[in-house]
Amino acid sequence: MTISSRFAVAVHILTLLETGRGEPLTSEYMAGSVNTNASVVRRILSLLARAGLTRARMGAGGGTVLARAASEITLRDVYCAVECEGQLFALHHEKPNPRCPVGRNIQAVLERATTAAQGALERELGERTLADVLAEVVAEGRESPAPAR
Amino acid sequence: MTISSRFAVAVHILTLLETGRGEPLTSEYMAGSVNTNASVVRRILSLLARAGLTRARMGAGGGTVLARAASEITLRDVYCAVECEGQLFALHHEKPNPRCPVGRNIQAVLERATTAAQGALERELGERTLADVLAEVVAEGRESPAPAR
DNA sequence: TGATGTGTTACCGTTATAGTAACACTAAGC
DNA sequence: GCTTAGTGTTACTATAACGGTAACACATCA
Repeated sequence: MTISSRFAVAVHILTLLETGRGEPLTSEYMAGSVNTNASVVRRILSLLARAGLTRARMGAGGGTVLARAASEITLRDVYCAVECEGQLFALHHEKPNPRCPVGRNIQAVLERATTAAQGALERELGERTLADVLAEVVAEGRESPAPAR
Repeated sequence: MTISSRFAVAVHILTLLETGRGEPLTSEYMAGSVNTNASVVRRILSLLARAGLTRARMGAGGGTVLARAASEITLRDVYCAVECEGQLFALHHEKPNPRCPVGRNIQAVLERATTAAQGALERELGERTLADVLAEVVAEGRESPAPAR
């Protein structure tokens, strides 16, 4: 299976906030860029706020801003904020047969292996910050500019 | 979301085959250790065979054997065999707004980042072979032996 | 020829997800 | 104070993936 698109949307949202340079952006506006519903954006913003990555101001003129500098937020932070479950790999649905030597011990071994793999993934995500992402977005924009209209 | 338990079951199955030392094991037998239905095992065996990791002999007295030495099969091979879709991370469901500078370019940037992360995960899985897994299972068994009955 | 076992298909219930709408609550500005 | 513009949260729906289950055609051995 795949990691939900929440991660992609979260990075998208945070990048937008970064371009906002401190002015709060509304979920409605961001939904326009992500091309989805404002509620979906707010649902993800709720996770990001809970993780301390964003801060919202309620009421008229309100919106959301980054809670820390973009260079201090890694993609790992984002990943952990929106894919909360902790374990990337599922083990067996039913406990394996304890009377089989393999069944009795395989899960402990699998747990070590999958934890290591997940750690490698998170380490890699930790190498990239939101600032890097925005820089790449800008660079990408220079190579393939807006379509003429 | 999480990676399906197919991976865990596949590693379990292959470890069983490894202990079989060349004699074919039946899906019924393996299902007993995994604690699931024989059809589930056969479904996964089908993926493993397609990836060239196992070979089956049909008919009475048949069953499945490893197609190569356990030391020549890494967890990455297993992962790629059963999680075929290729892309671990989902991107946006709907294409982002092309009239937004971020929306227009974020997917290319995300694709690079997620591909790197998935690569790190697969690299880590590639460090461990089925032979390692069996060795760890055996070692684990020495530390927590079978429950007295 | 019968027994055993694979490979595949179909179906079902469960779960996660994303989209959508609704509503209580909050804050700003006139 | 009232209105307007937002957030935060909940509920509902449709869709898709998954695992469990059963069934059946086909292959092979004795």
